[in-house]
Amino acid sequence: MKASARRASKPPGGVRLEDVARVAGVSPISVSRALGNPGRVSEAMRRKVAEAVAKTGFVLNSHASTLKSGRSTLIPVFVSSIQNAHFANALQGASDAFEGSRYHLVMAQTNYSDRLEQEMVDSVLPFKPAAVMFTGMVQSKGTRETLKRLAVPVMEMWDYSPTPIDMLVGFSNAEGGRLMGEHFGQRGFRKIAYAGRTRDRGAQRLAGFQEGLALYGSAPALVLPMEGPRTVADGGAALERILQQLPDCEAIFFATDSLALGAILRAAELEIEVPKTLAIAGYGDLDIARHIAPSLTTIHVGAYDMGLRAGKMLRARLESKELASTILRCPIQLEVRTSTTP
Amino acid sequence: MKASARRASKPPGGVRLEDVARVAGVSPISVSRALGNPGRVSEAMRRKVAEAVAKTGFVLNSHASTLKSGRSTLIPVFVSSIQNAHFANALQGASDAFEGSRYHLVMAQTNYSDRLEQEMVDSVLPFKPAAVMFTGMVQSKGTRETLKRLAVPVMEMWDYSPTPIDMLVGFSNAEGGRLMGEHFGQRGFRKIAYAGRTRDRGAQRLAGFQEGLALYGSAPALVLPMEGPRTVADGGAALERILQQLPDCEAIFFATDSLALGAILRAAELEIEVPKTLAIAGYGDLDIARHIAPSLTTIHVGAYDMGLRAGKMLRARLESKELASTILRCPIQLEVRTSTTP
DNA sequence: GTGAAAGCGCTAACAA
DNA sequence: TTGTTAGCGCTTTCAC
Repeated sequence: MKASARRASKPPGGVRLEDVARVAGVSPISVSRALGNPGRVSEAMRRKVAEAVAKTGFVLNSHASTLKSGRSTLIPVFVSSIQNAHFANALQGASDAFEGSRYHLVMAQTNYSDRLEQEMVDSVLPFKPAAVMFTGMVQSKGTRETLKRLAVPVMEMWDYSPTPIDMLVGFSNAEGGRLMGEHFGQRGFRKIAYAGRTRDRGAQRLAGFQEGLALYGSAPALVLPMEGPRTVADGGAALERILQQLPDCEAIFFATDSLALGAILRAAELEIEVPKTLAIAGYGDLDIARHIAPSLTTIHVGAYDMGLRAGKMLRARLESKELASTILRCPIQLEVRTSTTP
Repeated sequence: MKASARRASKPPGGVRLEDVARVAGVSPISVSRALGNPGRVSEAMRRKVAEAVAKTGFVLNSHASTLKSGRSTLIPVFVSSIQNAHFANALQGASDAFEGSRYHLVMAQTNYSDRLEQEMVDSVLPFKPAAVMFTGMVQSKGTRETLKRLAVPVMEMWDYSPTPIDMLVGFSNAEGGRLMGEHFGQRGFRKIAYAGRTRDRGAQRLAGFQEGLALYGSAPALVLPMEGPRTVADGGAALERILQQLPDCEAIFFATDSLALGAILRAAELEIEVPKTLAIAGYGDLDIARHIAPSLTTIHVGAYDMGLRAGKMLRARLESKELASTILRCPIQLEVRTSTTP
C-alpha cells in the first residue's frame, strides 16, 4: 500500500492535499480546485472538502503550488527607509490596496544605497515575484536592466519621471519646488536660502524652486547641500550655518519638514521671529507641521494616498483588469501657513 | 532527445539548474552544491559553475528549493501599524538584524485587530515560514494555539510578559508607568490625570503609574480613556476635556508622546504655562520630544534597538547557535525634561 | 569530491 | 463536474 507506506514515514511534511482527498473521499485535484477555484466545483464538493480540511488541519504548501502553477504571490516592495514617515505611509497605502488579495508584500530596505538596492533585487529574484514595487525611482542602470528582463509588472512610486521602467504613480518634485518658489516670489522675499539634498529628488525640488523664483526675477542667494541625515536636530544646525553665511537671510526653503521644524524650534531659542524676521518653509506636510507654532508652510504630498493608488493600479494589472493608464500623477499642494505669512 | 525537446518547449520556466549544468559540463547536483554549499565542492567546480551561471543568467527558483529541502527563508513580521514610528523603528531594527542572511521578512499589518491578525497569520502559513515575529504580544487565544502548533520559532516583541509563546524581547510597560508615577510623586503633584488607552499595554502603563503614585500616597484624580486614534490633534482635544472635568489639574500623563505634544501645543494657544501651571508628560520619546519648547518629559523606549536585539536573537536561533536565553527585557528610561520641571 | 535516482506537494492539461 | 497523468525545479538520499 503506497499511501499507508507514505503515511508511516510522514513526520516531515505534515498533512498533504492527498490526505485531505482521502478523508473527503475525492481526488486530490478536486481538493485543489475546491480551495483555489471554488467556483468550479459543486456545492457538495466544497462542503466535503471544507470538512476534511478542518478535520485534518491541512495547510496548503504555497511553494509547491507556485512551483507547479508558475504564479507567485509575492511582491517585494523596496523602500529607502521605513523610518521615513512618508515612505511608511506609502507602504501602508500599498499594503491596504492588497488587503484581501492573494498577494503578499515583502519588505526590502535599500537604505538609500544603489549597491544595496541591486543586492536586494537580486536576492528576491529567486522568489519569481509576481510584481515589484519601488518607493522612489530605480536609479542604477544595472537594476533597471535586470527589472526589464524580469518581465513582471514594475511599479515605481513617489517621483514623477517621463521614463519609468513600467508603471508609475508619483508626485512631481519639480512642481512642489516650483509652487514654493512662486510663493516666495509672491511674498517678495529677497535673500533666500535652500537647504536639503541637492541630488536626485532634492535636485528636482531645487530646480523647481529656482524656476518658480525666476518668474519673479529672483533666485536663491544660498544653497546649503545636506546629503547626510536630515533630522530635526540637523535643521537647527542648518539654520545657524545659514545665518552665519547669509546673516540678512529673509526666507529659507527646507527640502524636508523635519529640517524646517528643527529650524523653527531653534529660531525660537535664538529669539528670531518667524515669519517676521525670517520666513521658513518645509516639504512633506508632516502631521506636526500644522500644529507647531508658528504653523509650517509646506508642500503637502499624500503619501498614503499615493501608495494606495499605486497598489490598486498594480493589483488591477495583476488581476488582468483593463487599465486606463500605467502612469499616474498625484496632485500636490502648497499649504500656506503662518511660518511664511504674518 | 529529451533535453532538447524540453529546451524547445521552454519559454515558461526560464533557465534551470540543468541548463547551467550542461553548459558547465557537470551534473545538476554539483551546480546546486556549488551555489548552496560552496564549501563542499572543489575550487575548480566552483569556478566552472560560476561561469556557467553568469553565461546563462541563471536564477535559482526558491520555491522548488524550499519544496524539496523543507527549509523556508520567509519570516512574516506582524505589525499593528507601520505608521507608528516606534513600530517602524522596531521593524527597521529587525530588518537590519537579518541583513546578509538567507532570510526575508514579509510584512503583515494587523491594524490593531485580532480578527485581522488571525486572518493574516492563516494567510502566511502556506509559506511554511521559518519563524514568525510580532510587534506586540499575540492577544487572541486562537492565534496563540495556531502558533504553538506551528512548531517554528515565534518572537514576540515590545511588551513584557511572563508567558510568551516562545521567544520574547520587550519593555515593561508597567515599569514605564511606574517610573512616571514615581516622578510625579516626587515632584509633589496633586490633581493628576492620565489620558490614553486603558486596555492592553495602556492598562499596564496605567497600572504601573498608579503603583508609582501610590508610593507617594497619591493616585490619579481622572482617567480619560482614549481607545481610538491618538494623534497630535487628539492630544489638544484631550487637554481641553481634562481641564473641563478637572479644572485645577496640576499634571497630566499621556500614554503616548503624540498626545502629549498636542497638549503642549494647545496649552501654548490657551496661554497655560507648562510646567508652571500644568505639567505634561508623554511616553515613547519621539524625535521631536526633546526639541519642542518646553521639551517633553517622557519614557524612552529604544524601539530600534529592541527590534535589532529581537532579530539577532531569532537569527541566532535559526542558525542554530547557542542561546543564553529566549527572553530579554530591554532597558527603559525616564527622560526628565522641562515639561514637568521648572 | 562527484553523480544517479527519486520525489518534495501541488496543479496544468487532457480525458471522461 | 470530476478524475488521471505527468512534471514544475530543485535537493535529498545513497552510491561511487
